[in-house]
Amino acid sequence: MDTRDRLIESARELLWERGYVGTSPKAIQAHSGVGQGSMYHHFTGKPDLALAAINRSAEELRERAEVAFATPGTPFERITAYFRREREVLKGCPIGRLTQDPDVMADPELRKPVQETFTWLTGRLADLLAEALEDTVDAHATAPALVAVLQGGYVLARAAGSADVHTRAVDGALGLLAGYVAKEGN
Amino acid sequence: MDTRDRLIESARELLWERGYVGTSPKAIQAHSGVGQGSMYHHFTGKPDLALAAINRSAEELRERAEVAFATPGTPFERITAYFRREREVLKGCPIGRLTQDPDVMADPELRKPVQETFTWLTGRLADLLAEALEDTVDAHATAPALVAVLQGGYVLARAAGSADVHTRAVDGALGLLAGYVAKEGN
DNA sequence: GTCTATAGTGTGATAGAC
DNA sequence: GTCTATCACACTATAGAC
Repeated sequence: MDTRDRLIESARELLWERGYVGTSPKAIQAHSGVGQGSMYHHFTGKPDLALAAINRSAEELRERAEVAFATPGTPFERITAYFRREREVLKGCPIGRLTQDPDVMADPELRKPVQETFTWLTGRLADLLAEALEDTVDAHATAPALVAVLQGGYVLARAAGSADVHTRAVDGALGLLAGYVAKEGN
Repeated sequence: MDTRDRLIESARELLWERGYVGTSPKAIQAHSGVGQGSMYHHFTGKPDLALAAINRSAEELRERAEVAFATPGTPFERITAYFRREREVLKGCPIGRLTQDPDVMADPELRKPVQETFTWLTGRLADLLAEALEDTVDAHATAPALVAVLQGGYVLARAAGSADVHTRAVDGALGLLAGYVAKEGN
């Protein structure tokens, strides 16, 4: 891993743990072992490095989601696979947490990957739900509800200090969904 | 409103907008019009003032929830009233957002009101759900799922820059719930 | 109770040597 | 590419006068 990469990975880690406002260039340097001058050689400043880090995290989220969605089975089984996938619940969502960062939301460049990630994920899920539910219920409203369960589950888990609530929330959501799943042909 | 109160109200506002890490004592002083010395007379420091602000916000959240829950009607109607209640969606949840603040979660005193608020809300909702659903589905898992929809809805709305997604997520969740509501005796 | 002064540390970046 | 030096400003307080 070269210097540039180490900076991005450290930024990703710290952004995840402490957010944009809570992460200083100095902290990134200390975490990565890269010096001041070196960092400013590779990136114009904190926002530039953060953008690279956010983009990489967004890409990773998408890839991991696609892996779960590619599980063999019915659409409902593929949705379930995604929701039950392993997660670092207590650390929260590396993209979702940025939503609470005033400086990220205020900067269109930093905000864009966050916005696009959720638009993509919600759309992807809506398609699967449309297949799974076959008009028993509105996929266009159900998709954001499900994504919200995941994101809100992180909030509850962090508040409680335990991953259990996230699991329960997912169980609850899938439990509700189950009753609407088209019984045949999937 | 006296000086102490003005400080608490300003801290509440800024904590809501910028979080704990992103809010400086100086900013609170500027926002409230209270001087440096005055602030440190009334509070021992930033954590002390933040605690007062968080406690007040937590109390307010509870009171507002109880107002909605007290709506006349069936348990499902009371739950619906709570979920459809007016919200400053794009500002997010003043308590839920603290969950992403590393310094809040690291301080047991600051964290406690956050934890208790969600424990209370989830429990309250579980009781109403148990009445509304009458064992058609597990209220113990459904309650955190619903709270998560609310919290996650804020995340989606902020990411999208529009309150619509929050509304859709709530619609989706209530739509799923509707099919399980006990049809008589409520 | 409120004010001003002061202080030590951190932030985010620039400059220029190597 | 990487290093050290330096900078102007912000952060979070403390001290002591009024």
